[in-house]
Amino acid sequence: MILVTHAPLARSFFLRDTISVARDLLGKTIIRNSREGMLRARIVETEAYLSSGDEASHSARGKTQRNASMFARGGTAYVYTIHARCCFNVVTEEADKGCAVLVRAVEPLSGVERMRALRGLCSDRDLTRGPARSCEALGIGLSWDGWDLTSGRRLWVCQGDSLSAVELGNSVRIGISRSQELLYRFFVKNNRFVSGPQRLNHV
DNA sequence: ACGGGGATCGGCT
DNA sequence: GCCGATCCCCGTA
Repeated sequence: MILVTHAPLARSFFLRDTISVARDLLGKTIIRNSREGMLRARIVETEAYLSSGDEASHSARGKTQRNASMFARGGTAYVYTIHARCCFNVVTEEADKGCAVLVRAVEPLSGVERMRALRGLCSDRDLTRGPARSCEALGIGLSWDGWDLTSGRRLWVCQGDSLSAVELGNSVRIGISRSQELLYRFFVKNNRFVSGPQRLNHV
């Protein structure tokens, strides 16, 4: 039985503009439910990837087999591999636009022992500090590409605790070399799981 | 705490 | 072949 507080975010949340979704996902909870038990983690760092004019986005050169789910409607999971690792994205806006939010870091809430088993030997901080580490700790592999995150089963996103007491920061995206970078990265300030620099960058 | 370099492999030109 | 929305380890402070 799903508790009220674990109710999935509605489709309408993901259909909004990508920048707003990237910012508003901070503090939300990712839930991964399986026979092994429930894993819960709080989103503390995100990046927005837009459709038109964003050279750094996987969708910049159109639809391919790899990025196909990025062109699904908002609320769909987009999981891709890079450097032999997986990264988890939440698709935003209407279908065929090709925009998404990358989840760059989460803070473990429950099921920490299982996360440790999934990650292998590492420090507590490195359990979920970074997009691929977060993915591995939550048991999110390539097979989750295209999953409907509003279904409220197996893998979804729910409201989580209010973020009113914490401070938010933004900066340029990490690891992007091409194109003029804008402040498309959002993070919870002073959270130890945030993967990049905490200072604000200015363009 | 921070930075540099190597590992690694699937997708794309 | 090339290259990346990365990670990990090993230098320096």
